[in-house]
Amino acid sequence: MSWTDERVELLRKLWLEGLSASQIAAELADGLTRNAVIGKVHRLGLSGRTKGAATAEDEEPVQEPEIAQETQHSTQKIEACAAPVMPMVVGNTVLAVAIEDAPVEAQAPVPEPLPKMDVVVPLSERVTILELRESTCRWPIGDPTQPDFRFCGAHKAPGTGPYCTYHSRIAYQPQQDRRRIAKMQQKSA
DNA sequence: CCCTGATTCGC
DNA sequence: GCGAATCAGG
Repeated sequence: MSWTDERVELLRKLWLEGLSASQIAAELADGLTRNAVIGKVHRLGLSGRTKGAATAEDEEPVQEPEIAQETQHSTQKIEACAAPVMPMVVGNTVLAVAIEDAPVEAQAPVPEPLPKMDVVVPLSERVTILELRESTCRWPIGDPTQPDFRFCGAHKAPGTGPYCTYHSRIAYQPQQDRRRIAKMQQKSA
């Protein structure tokens, strides 16, 4: 795809909002890289982005109160979690299956040493969509419409696509693994 | 090592 | 015009 007016407009907006090039690249999707974004930003003459640079002389010495900043953050996170999640579900059969499974896996409160087979990702290790990195597992955990929706977040192993070793294994053998998980749950129940 | 934007240059 | 590769830096 190329730089349509729409995409350029979105790029301009997000850039001026202060999103990083890689964040914008992810937002525009389509395999766009941050390099592409940065290149475009330069060609558009948008580089050198600074807060209120236009009226640079009288800078804003007053910092936003911390509380206000936190509120802002929360709002951003909620929006970010709600919106971009759906395409992942629609565009990928594996993900759709995963989301069906995720709530079941997530509710298993396994406190003891996990068998490697278990798909329980500790709450503290899970990440929001904003915390996803190129190198982290994108396996969804929970209900995408809920605020506590998270991704696995584990470090990706080489050759596992968007997922970590364990999740990619399941992703590539969904039928087999779902049966196996069902058995394990029967046993433990 | 993670990340950031800036720059170059072949396409 | 585009963006991968590279650079310089936090």
